[in-house]
Amino acid sequence: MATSIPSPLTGPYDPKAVEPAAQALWERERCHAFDPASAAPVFSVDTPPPTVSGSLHIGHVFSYTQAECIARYKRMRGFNVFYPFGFDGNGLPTERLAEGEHGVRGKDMPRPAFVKLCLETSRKYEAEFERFMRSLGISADWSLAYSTIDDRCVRVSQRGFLDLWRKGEVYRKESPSFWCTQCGTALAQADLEFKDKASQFTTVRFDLVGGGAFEIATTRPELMPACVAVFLHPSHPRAGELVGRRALVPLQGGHEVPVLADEKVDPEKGTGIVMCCTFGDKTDVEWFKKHGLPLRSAIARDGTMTELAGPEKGLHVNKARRAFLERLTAAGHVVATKDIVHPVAVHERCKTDVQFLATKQVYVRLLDKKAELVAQGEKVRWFPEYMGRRYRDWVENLEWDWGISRQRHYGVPFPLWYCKGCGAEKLARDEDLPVDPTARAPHGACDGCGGTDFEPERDVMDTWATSSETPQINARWGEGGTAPRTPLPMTVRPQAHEIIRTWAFYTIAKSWMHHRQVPWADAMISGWVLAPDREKISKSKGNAPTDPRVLIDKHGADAVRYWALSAKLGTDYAFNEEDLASGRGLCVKLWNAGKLVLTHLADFDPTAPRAPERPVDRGMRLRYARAAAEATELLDAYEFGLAKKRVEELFRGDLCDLWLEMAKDRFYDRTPEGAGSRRAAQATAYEVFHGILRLLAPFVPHTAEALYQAHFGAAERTASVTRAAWPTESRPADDDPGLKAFDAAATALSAVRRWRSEHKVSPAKAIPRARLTLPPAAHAEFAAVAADVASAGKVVALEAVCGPEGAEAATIEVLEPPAA
RNA sequence: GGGCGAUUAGCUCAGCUGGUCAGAGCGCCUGCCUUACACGCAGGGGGUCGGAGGUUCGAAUCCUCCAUCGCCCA
Repeated sequence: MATSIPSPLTGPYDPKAVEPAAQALWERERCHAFDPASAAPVFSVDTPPPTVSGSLHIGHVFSYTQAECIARYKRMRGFNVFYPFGFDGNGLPTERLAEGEHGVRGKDMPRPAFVKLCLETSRKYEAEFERFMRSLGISADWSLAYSTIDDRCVRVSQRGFLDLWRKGEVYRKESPSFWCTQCGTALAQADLEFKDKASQFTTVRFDLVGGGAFEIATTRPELMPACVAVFLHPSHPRAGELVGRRALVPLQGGHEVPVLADEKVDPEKGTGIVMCCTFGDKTDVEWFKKHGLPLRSAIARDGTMTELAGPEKGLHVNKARRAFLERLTAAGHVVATKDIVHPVAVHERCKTDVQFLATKQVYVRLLDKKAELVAQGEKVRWFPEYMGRRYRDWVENLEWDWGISRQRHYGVPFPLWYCKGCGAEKLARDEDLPVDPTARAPHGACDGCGGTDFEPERDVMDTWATSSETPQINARWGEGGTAPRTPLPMTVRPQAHEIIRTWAFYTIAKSWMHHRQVPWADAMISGWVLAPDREKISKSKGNAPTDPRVLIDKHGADAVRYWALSAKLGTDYAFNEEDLASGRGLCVKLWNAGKLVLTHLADFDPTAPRAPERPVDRGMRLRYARAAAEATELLDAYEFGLAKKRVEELFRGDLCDLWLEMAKDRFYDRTPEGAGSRRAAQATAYEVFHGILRLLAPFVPHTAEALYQAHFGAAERTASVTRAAWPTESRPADDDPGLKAFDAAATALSAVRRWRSEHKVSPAKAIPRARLTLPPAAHAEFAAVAADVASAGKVVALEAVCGPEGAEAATIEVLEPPAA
């Protein structure tokens, strides 16, 4: 069947016609399919599953295109590319989306109904994402797609949990943990973000039992009902006098707490004496454990004050703070107040202040394996390299095990029940996965007491508990069946830098615990797209660039891709829509050059005996070979931006500006005497243009495909440029005579062009006679290219003399100017 | 306070294993409708490569300090 893909021979460049046709061709030919039967080495991409609750934005285009470019390159290099796509429809973000879209509250609905609603909402957005990614030319194998909430992913996620449980890496514990009062759930360290907030540093007088007083300073007076001790540094001037005595917590009805000494108190801060509440901060948690202090919970799970707070009971923390401060002031306990700005831990999703609450949660042990996890990070090749340090810093600074239980409705359930008789945990069997313990009973009786009455675990897992299993999902770890799968470790993880501490970290940690190996060999870390003012893009600021779907519609997918591929890894870029013009420019140029080349290849038979080539032909071929070799090295190092630049220089600078101009007359020469020269030009054009199309295919695949189809597909018996072999030319020696001749031609031609421009003479008018003065190096080669330069420069009689040693540019003397 | 990154033409950015590296795109100026391309071609102007020291025959490129911005972590 003839393809309907447009050709430059039939009309101008129109991305709206080219791009869908190219995408349809790839589809039809299954160009991006992973081949489970192939013996070729696998190149696998652990693609980031975008969260379906987020809007499609330019950042997606940026990072996905960069990874995709590498996949296309590897495919052409002969790798069996395993390139799945996933969607993250898991957890809290999806709950919020579904709630917002349908005007419901998950907690007011039966769980199954709410889960169904979440699923439907996810599907809708997944379809939209997939459509968009296809329109960008993302060459994923869509038959490998997954969603983090589908049965297969839930199975792998639960299997991962069971594996960690059996390995003793999971524990349940009642313990102070991070808590979001807005979302009503426990959080992990990685879910926190620090924001600078205005606050008041209040100095408060505490009276001592038996007389005397001292002062403490705090930003959280409302926690005073939870005060369980007062600390000062052992070297504090009043340590000898105060330590061991008991203090009266203000306005707490005579509640007494001990005064204790601890090295952790910062003598420089405030009064050098602090109160310890359960819990205000991390130090409180440490002291609580270290000094065996009692637990007094002043804040409830919903962020309101408990009965301990007396008159403030039921007030939300922030209101309670103001109210309590007023009472403190009225009672004469406030000594001083200072306005300060300090970093406050907030929930990264909703920006609510995070509290410490003592709750029972499920944890994965991380703190006991920091050294191993650092070592695993060192086994991964990070691109750019310094991103590995971001990983290491995070691991080394870990202070909490990973709390993976979330008090939410929607997410992957724990495959876990508790025996009502003896309280023992009961795990699901692997063959019963995926399992919702709230919907069914476990298999068999309690292993401890033989009881058959079970309470299901109602919490769900942190979404990262599933996301961190994407290599296992792709490898179909523990799954039977014959579906295509990739070996572990995978080849590359592409992702952005802000989720090194979450996605990359958890994935490395899980892989270590499950398999004692790294999840992937390489990590390519992309930067961010910033708003034009270099500000971080955020919905609240309303500074998001145009919807990428609109950008593709206006500029074409290849132009948008070109922009994304001009970047380098790890670096953030300000987005300016005008920058999309350069990609469009390249595609137009490629299209038009294709028109010229293909027109003159119509009668070319690549299998016919070669005619003797001219030095500029050889020079062109060698410049092509050199650029191809360099681009290959660059792409192997994930330097797509530099590789693209290199190929474009070859195409625009060498092929279009120089060689095609020099070869044009030969193409048009249909005389018998010119036949050999014409055939040589055709052979060069075929080789170089065919090569350039392949070199550009990872960057502007649609345009490259259209041009490939217009001639080379049939000639090379290859269905698509995406399946064509990557040029593997070896790099020529720098002093190859062909390269030197080409350099000489370039030097000479630029002198002619400069003269025309300076004298305002149209390139259409021939110069009857001119003499070039060339640098010695160019002069030495000039004879070999004189005719080509004369042809491109339209100089009828062109002679050259040797200039002085050291000159770099050529000069020209026009002995007989063109007639006016 | 610690770590990392950035600071190069009007704008967005390359170059940074030291010596044709002072570049690209856009914008600007001057020509040119030349039979692939006016979504173009040719030519040109424009930067003491954040600042100060240092290493070196030689530094945008290495070292030190400083300044500003950003990210991560306290």
